Order: sequence, then structure tokens, then C-alpha cells
Amino acid sequence: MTQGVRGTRDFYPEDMRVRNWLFEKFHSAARSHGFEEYDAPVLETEELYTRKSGEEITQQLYNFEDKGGRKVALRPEMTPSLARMVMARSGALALPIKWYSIPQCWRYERTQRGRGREHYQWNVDIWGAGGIEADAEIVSVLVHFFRSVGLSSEDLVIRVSSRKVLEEVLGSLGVTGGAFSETCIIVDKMDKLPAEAIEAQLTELGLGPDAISTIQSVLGIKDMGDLEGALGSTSEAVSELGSMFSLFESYGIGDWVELDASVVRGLAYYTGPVFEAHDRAGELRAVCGGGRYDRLIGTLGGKDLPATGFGFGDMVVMELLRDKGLVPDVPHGAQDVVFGMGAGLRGAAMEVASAIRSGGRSADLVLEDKKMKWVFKHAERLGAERLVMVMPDEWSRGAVKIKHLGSGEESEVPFDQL
RNA sequence: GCUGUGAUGGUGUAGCGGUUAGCACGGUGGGUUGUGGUCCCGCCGGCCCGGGUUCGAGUCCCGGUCACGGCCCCA
Repeated sequence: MTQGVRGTRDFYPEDMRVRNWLFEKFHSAARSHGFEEYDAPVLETEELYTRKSGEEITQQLYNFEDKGGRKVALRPEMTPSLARMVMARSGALALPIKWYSIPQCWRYERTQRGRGREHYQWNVDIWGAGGIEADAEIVSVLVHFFRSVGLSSEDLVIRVSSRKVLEEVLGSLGVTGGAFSETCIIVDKMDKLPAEAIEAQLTELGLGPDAISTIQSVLGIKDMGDLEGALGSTSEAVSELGSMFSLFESYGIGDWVELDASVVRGLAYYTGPVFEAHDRAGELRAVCGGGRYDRLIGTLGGKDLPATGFGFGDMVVMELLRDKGLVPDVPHGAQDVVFGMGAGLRGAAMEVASAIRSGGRSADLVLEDKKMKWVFKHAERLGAERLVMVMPDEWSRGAVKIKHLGSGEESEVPFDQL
């Protein structure tokens, strides 16, 4: 009875303080870059997610039929909802738009460390800007966030590549269209699955051994020079990535980013630059991932609009922050505890609390008859700054006794000077 | 789907065949005190469920349930 649904979490106030702290960092990083918040329902039509590809996300859909027989799903990610919202207003939006959200997302799968069935995923996106400047701006938001919680480029690395790398390689091998996005999904699992399994899957897609080894060697590239050597000097992927890295320098985040051609991301809709942030120690799964998805609206039946963004889960980053000792002790928040001595002064205590609250301070009022001992313990537990005592003698003089818990100093303060 | 570990007061835990089942936090009553944070004392409250072994099971065995990890699947 006290247990929730498997894979879900309860947030008690002490957990909520930490969550709010984290979310506040999300909010301020996004706002610092001029992004605006939006939201959408947790429940969407299942259709929005049935892309019938090999993506984990569509196979782990938390879906069911509602009482009207409609097939619905708890959103596994925010991007389709965002695309739906953008599409619905396509003519009316002043582009580009820079929007962010912190939606709760769901997936039905076996639970593991850092993988529940529910998590909060910070999403930051830019729509209507087709250049790599938008992609670089997105990465800048990310780094801004990392720095704001005390993480450094020694803790994390953002590996960057482009879907165009693989697209050009596969194009030269005659693989295009659907086979291309399927290949991306397989290749994304390279570090999770043994090499033989990857090869078997690629073979199944109709790729020969030579093609497979070409793919593998290109994906091993971690240097712009090597990439140019492999794709040629006229390669769009090369010039785009080259420009991006130079923009990263302008942003002053060059030490956070690295070229890594093996980054392709497991979602079918990516089309251009893609990136993932990982802990340098390599102990955790990806902290976040994102990239450009210029053709998503097209697959939903609308007119394409360039877009780029990232999704950032709350669970993995919290594990990293805990490992690094960067999670702060967030205090309860009540500045004052107001206590009326005895039931006769209950009303007086309420007057005092109201005056304090009107003055802009937060006050926790003791609602029942409690002993002094309990009151002190309570104030200490809350981490309150002051204890405001409404006592018979003082109150008869129209005053209260205020004790500063930190210093132990106390003084009598007239009611009208509260 | 496979596999490992675990389940002890409200919470976090110790106990590994015979204990009045221990400790901390909490709750509650009291002492000290300036009606007063520390300190001290009393009390409340527990072995996941069902079988079995044994003179005796929280402890060992079997089954179940749940939780937490790891893997597979994820085409």
C-alpha cells in the first residue's frame, strides 16, 4: 500500500528541495541564453511516437487504451510534443523560437541504476534557425548549466559529431533513406553491444563486409584532420564540424568538446550535428544528448522546419553530482519560528506571524501546545534563523522576545517594530 | 526472459541456531534549565508471507511476494 508503481519515485520534501535546486539551475541556464519555458500534457496519442523503427524509445512506450478506446501513451520524450505545438502554430510563430521545458517522461522497461520508468528531462530547443550557430548556442546552454552546478571540463566531455559523417560514408556505399536511419540506430549501440552483434545486424541490413569495415574505421575517428582525410576536402560534414569547433572556441567552451565520429544518437530523426555529454571517468551512461533534427515535422505530416536541441535527464546527472560531492544541503527555508506560550496566546502568535509574513519574512507558526524544548528542537531542525516567542509578560507590554539561533542573542522587540 | 543480493520498530541499521532481539533518529513522559537548543533518565514500537528441519529458527532449507543491482531483449 505504501509502495508506488515500479520504477517511479516519491519526492519527500527533503528530496524535493534538491530537485528544485537542480531544476532552478536548469531554468537559469536556459533563461541566461534567452530561452522561454513551455509545457505540454504528459499524455499524448500513441501515434505521435510510432515511427516503427528500431529505436528503444518507441519500443519502450508506456501506452494503453483510454476509456474511449483511444490509443494513448505517456510521453517518452518531449520533442514530438514540441514538434506538434510548433506545427500547430507554424505560420504564427516569430522565428527562430528558443524554448525549453522540464517535462516528466515515461518509458516501460526493466529498471536499472540511473534508469527508472519515469524521469524529468530538461529540453532546450531552437526552431527556425538552420545554421550551426544554433547548434553551438545549444551546447553553450549545456556548458553554462554544468559550470553553474560546479562541474568542470575535467568531469565531463561533450562528444560531437554529425549525422552527415555517416550519411556521406553510407552514401558513397549506396546506402540512403530508411536504411541510413536504421544504420544509425544500430551504430549508436556499438559501445553497448559486442562487435559481432553489430556486424550481424549491419549484414542483415544488406551491408557487405567491406562496407562494415569502412563504417567502423570512419566511426573511430576523433580528429578533424583524419575526418577530412576520410571524407575529402569537399565534405559538408567536415566543413560544418570545422566551423562548429571554431564557434565553440568563441564561446570559450573549447575544452568541453571533442570530435568523436562514433556519436550518432539512437533517435531516427537526427539529421545534422549530434552530441552527447559523458562523465570523463566513463562510469555512467550518457548525461545528455541532442542534435539537429530538420525533418521531424515532415515525418509528422507537416512542412519541415529546421530545429536543434537536447534532452537532459535528471537521474544520471544527480548520480554524477553525488559522486563529486556537489549536491548542496538545501535548507528548509523558514526564516522564523513563531511560538505562542500556551493556548491563551495562540491568537497573539497568529498576529505576530502575520505581521512577520507581511513584512516579507517566512515564518513557521507552532500550531499546537508544545514544550519549549520541542520548539527549540523544531527550529533547529528547520534551520531557522530566529525564534520568535510570544510570552505572557512581554506580550502584556506589547512586545515579543526574539532569539537569534545562530548567536544565541536575544532581545525584546515591540510588536509594531516587527 | 536470465541472474545476483537483500527484506529486523515509523526511518536507518546490528544480530548469523538458545539474546529480556541491540543501537541511532523519531514519538512520548520526566530530570537539569532563564518556561530555553546541549546533557541525563523512563516509556512506545520490530524479525515480509507460507511451509519444512530442530528440543529450540530473526538466524538453516524450500516456495512465494516485494525491493535493489547486473545482463539479455531492445531489428
